Parts: sequence; C-alpha cells; structure tokens
Amino acid sequence: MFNILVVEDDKNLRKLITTCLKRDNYNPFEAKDGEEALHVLDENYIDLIITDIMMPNMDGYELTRELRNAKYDVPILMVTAKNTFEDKKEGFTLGTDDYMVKPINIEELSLRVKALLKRANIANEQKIKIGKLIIDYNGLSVVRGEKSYKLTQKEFYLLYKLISTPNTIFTRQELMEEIWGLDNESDYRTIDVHIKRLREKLIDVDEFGIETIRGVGYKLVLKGE
Amino acid sequence: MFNILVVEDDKNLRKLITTCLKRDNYNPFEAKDGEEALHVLDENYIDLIITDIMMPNMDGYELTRELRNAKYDVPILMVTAKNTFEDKKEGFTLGTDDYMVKPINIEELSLRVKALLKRANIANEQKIKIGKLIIDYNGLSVVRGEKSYKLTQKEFYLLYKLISTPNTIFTRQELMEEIWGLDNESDYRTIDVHIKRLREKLIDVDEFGIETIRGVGYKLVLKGE
DNA sequence: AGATTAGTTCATAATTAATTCATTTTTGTA
DNA sequence: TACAAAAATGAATTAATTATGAACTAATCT
Repeated sequence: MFNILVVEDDKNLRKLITTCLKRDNYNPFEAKDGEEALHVLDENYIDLIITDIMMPNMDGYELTRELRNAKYDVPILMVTAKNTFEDKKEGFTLGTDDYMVKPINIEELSLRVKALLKRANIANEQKIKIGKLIIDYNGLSVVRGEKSYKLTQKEFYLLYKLISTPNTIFTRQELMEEIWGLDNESDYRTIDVHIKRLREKLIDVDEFGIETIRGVGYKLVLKGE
Repeated sequence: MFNILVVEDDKNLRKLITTCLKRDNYNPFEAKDGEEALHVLDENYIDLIITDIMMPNMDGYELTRELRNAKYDVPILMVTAKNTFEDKKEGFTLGTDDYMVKPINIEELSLRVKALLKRANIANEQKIKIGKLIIDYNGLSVVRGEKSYKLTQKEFYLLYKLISTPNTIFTRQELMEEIWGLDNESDYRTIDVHIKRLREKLIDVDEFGIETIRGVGYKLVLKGE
C-alpha cells in the first residue's frame, strides 16, 4: 500500500483527490500548505507527493525546493492552474516529476500517479515511520538516522506485527500462529524470549515500548514526545 | 550523453524534435513507425523513446506493448493528437511513462524528457557513484582514484544488483533469477561463493559492506561518510 | 592442444538463530 | 504479607544456515 501526500489548500479539491486515491487503494495523507506537508513528511513515510503550487505560507515551488535540497528524492506531481511555459519550467527545474494543469481530470491523475510510482521503482516498499524511526520491512531493520538496529527474522516479524496495530493486545497464541505458523508446536516461552531480546536490542528506542499484559499477552504502545 | 529515439511519421515534426534534442545535448535517433523503431532498438542502446501514436505499419500503442511484453523497461513518452481520456488510459495502461497532447510545446517536451531521464536514472545510468567510488558497468569494475578493482561478470552483476537498491534484502532466489536467469538450476551455494569473493576483492572498500541476513539473503549497506 | 580464467559444486567448518529448560523475579490477590 | 501463577532471565542445547577451501568443469584465449 502506497502512502501519498496531497498538498492542496482548496479543501474540496483535496477531498476529491484523496477520495479517488482511496478508491485506487492508496493511502492518502493531507496537508493544506507546504509547511503542513513538511510536518506530515516528518512523521510518516511518503511514497509520492501531489502538490498544488499556489498556497499560503509555503507554496509548491518552495516545498519542492526544500525537499530536493534535502536530497529527498520522493516523486512529486504538481497540479496547478498555472499554465504558462515559464511556470512549468520553474516546476520541472526545481525537480518535479510531472505537471498537470487545472482543471484536471481526476482519472488521468490516477494514471499518472501509477506511472510515476512504477517508474520510481518503489513498487514494494514497506516502511512504517514513527517520528524519526523507520521500521523497514525490506531491510528487516529499525533505523533512526545513522543508527540501525539489526533484528533477526523472528524478532523483526514479531515487532512488525505488534507495531502494525499499536495499543492492541496480542495473545501468545495469536503471535505464534501468525509468525510461527498455525501448526507450530513451540513453547510459548519462546515468545517471551524473543520479546526479551527485542526489548534488549531496542533499549534506547524511546518511541515505543512493548508492554506485558499479565495473563493475556503483549502490546506495543507508542510514546508521546 | 543519452540516446533518444523519436518515433514519428510526420517528417517535419520529427525533425523539429530531433533538432531540439540535439540542442539540448541529447543524441537523437529517428524512426518513422513502430517497425522501424524496433530495428533501431535492435541495433542501438536507447535511453528513452518519444513516440507518436498514429502511424502506419505499427502504431505507438503496439510498439509500447511489444516493448513491455519483452520486459524492456525503457521510459516512453507518448506525443499525440489523441486527447480523450480513453486514449490516455490506453497509453498509460500499456506502460507509457508520460503523455503529451499535440500541439505540443517543444520546450515542455524537453523538460519532460529531462524529468523522465532523471527519474529513470537508476535503471539506465551505467555508472553509480558513491562518494569517491565509481561502480562502472562498462568496465565491470569498481574504481576509486587510481585504484581499480576488477570483477568478473557474475561478481559485478551481483554487486550491481545489490548496490542499485541498498539496504534492501535480496533473497538468493531473486538474485539467481535476475543474474543467472529464470530457468537456471544452479545451487544457491554458488551465490555464497560469489559473495565471498566479492567481499574478498573489495576488502578495503569501506564505502559499503555486504551483509548476510541469515535465513533471508543478502543486503548491501552504505556506510556513513 | 595447452594454458588461463571464470564459474560451479561439494564437503566440512564455523557461526548464528531459535528453542528449551531451570531458575529467579514480578505481580495480583486471598 | 504470603502465596501461587505468570513472566523474565540466563544458560545450555539444538537445528539450521552460511563461510570457506579446494576440486572440478566450462569457456576463452594464445
């Protein structure tokens, strides 16, 4: 599932686009200007950005410039009423990937999003972002900045399961069936040991914690900053 | 210097486009329909294709279909008078990357070509740079300043695959299918041996390292600079 | 043909993940 | 507070995977 950020100050258009994206099985995020977009990007892993140009506070050009300066290479699709060649040139020069002129055909937008995702080669990225932490399914690792915590398969899948639905208790049986398989006969203590090792390895990760619910199972809780 | 193939039956437009491409320091090739395009592609390495849709013999749709069927992933930009949503949908569905409606602004075409090449870069760029290191596809070597590490074909392709998407684990099966071919029956230990030799040869390259993910595969990680 | 190089296979050693088990610690509650 | 149940922990064990050296085969060059 791809995470797509829609940056657009016109609420109606924004809703129209996100609705369409949802229908196409994307996971849309919203921001009403560049500044808000940067915040969303800080907290979430985003696969593609659709942005308007003219917006209050920080416009689409500025947003694009900021991102490219920060070597952030996410595909960007500009959607705007500005139709002169100079405007397009400005957009492309700043590093946008595609440019559509309003009024846009929402279906064409969908096609272009798909083409861009394909070309950007992010066909199967699976990452969960929590603050500055990135849970990287493809790399089986937890990364924050330079630091990378290496987990083993079982450890990672266990963490991934817990973190996919935070604040929800999973019984040992559920975890066992999901990660070890339905027929597995292993002792439930095995899970305890893996939980222990996870806690140990991620001792200085303060974005979340794994809590024991006595008599029930485990849950992962996100911690406020 | 990028090689760009222009497929267009209208001679005037074709010349206009190629002239513009030359001015932008691209190396244009020409074809007047899909069939001719296939011949050009047979004989030359092409980085990007600009194609009309309506042409005699083989049209742009058919050309795109042929190429994508053959798993030929070159970026394609369609330029056409067909402006209905259905036409665009057809184009994008077949696997085109961008779509421009005639009459086209030749300068915008140039911008879009540039954006596409940039985005497709990883796939077509024959050299990858990492700090002072250059991974040279043509020379099958890794070069830093004066020093050059010579790799064999298999070793190089393996490294190249891993380094094209760093921090991502590739299973032995994926690597085998990609480098040895889908039908290959070789032992997975073969990969281990090549990995070993790579590590050996590149022992004093500290820009990256190849990590074993036990039970999964291998991944290449870039080291902090 | 003979020599050189690249690639593969194989047996064995080394390493690591996963599991089990025994013991200690924690927790809820009678 | 004491007790029993549950969970945490450390250590040992087991099972599986990977690394490695060397032999072998195939391909290429002279």
